[in-house]
Amino acid sequence: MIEKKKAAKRTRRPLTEIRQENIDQIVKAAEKQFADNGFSGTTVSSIAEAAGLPKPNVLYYFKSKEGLYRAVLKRILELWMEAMHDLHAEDHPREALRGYIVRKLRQSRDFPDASKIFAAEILHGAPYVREELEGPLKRQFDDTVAVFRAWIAKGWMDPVNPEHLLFTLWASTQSYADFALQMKVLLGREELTDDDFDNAIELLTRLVLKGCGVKMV
Amino acid sequence: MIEKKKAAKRTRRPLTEIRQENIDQIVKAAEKQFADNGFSGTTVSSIAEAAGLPKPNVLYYFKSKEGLYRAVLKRILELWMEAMHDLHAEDHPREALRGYIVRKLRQSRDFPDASKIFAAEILHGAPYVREELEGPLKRQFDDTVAVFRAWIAKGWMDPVNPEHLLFTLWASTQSYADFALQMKVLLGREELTDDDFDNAIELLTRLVLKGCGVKMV
DNA sequence: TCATCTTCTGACCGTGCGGTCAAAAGATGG
DNA sequence: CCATCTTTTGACCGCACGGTCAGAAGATGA
Repeated sequence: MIEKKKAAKRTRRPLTEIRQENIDQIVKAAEKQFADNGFSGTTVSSIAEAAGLPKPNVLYYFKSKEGLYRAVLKRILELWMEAMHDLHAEDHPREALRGYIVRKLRQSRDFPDASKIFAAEILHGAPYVREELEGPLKRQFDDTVAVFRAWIAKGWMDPVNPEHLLFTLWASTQSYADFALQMKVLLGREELTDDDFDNAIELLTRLVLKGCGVKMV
Repeated sequence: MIEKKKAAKRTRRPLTEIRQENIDQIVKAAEKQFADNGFSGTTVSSIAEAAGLPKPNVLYYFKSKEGLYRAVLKRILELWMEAMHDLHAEDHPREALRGYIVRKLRQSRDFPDASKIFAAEILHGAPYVREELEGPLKRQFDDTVAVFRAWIAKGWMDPVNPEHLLFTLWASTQSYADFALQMKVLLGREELTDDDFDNAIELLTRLVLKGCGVKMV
């Protein structure tokens, strides 16, 4: 890894490329470190080491540890809200809800660090994302709740509490990232398998669709 | 608060009582601090201050910050496993599952700090509770899964995946502690109300019972 | 009352942290 | 090639943290 870096440095590279690559490396390393050790438990040195750079170089691109954390959080929030799109009142909940569960679970599997950082942030009082919660995320939330209400009005699902339904969807899907370690230990696995995720999809869609009185066909 | 402590010190009190009270104060303060700021984000001084004692006094009762954290974790794990009792194969899932959901939600409401500390611990790789996960908790887990299997065998519920059902129960109930802040913001509340918890009970029991094909009567 | 416990506390210490700086090394554009 | 950018780096700083210690204060039991 170090050799690769050294080699890369020997060849002439344009500044823009260097900058982009370094920033990417740093953010990637930071995401891992923050997910594993939390904000306070992470040191700038450890991020620098994981990124293959000296510490002052990291501080050169991001003025402070907090600045770097905020940058990481921003990326995560965008990712987080993406999955909530594509729930529309015109679609039938039978396919829409299943699709939502699949996407959310895939996110938990593919980007567990993002989920963990977000969870820890909320857990500890959301000191850095309060505004985003109250602004964009609340709008997304209200919109999605409205879609559920529309489905209920159309008789496509039973009159369940839409807010808590969404909370439950989030909690049960995100836990496959946040609590993956616990699941692995209790299932006696080294890693969660594709089968585990398929089982999760099946169980969750079943609970939600049957539980909300949506015909499963 | 300080005045109260001073006054208490003036009156003669037996050592055993002093010891017990101080330890209780410290553990209580530590639980709050660890839940709010995580292990690394918590300082011994802040715990001491919250407990109304000088820092060395805290270290006098608990040799180290880690020792104090372990003591707090131990209490939490016991609490955590308590709620899993009282699921028996002879009981009908209709009442048993509802009772379980109610207990778990009550725990999230009454002891949110415990839940948060546990969640953060798992999130960050369970460095201090790995053994407990692999030992006592896994046994509890296997027993509970066996109860679900027994219910399925008796035809009292559909053949759903019992492991993932339990994961979902945990995730959705615990999130009312771990993500309470997010819920408050999105619901536009200052605090979660009794009604909110009633709605959660209703929705969760509905999803689980209907979803698993248990007659709700 | 007195000897001997336990509890309490101010002062202190070493370490590791986030962050700075100045100067070297490299890239750029004419 | 050269003047002027940006990037890289070792050395350094102040500070807050976890933890120690010696001795004061208080409790105990005979």
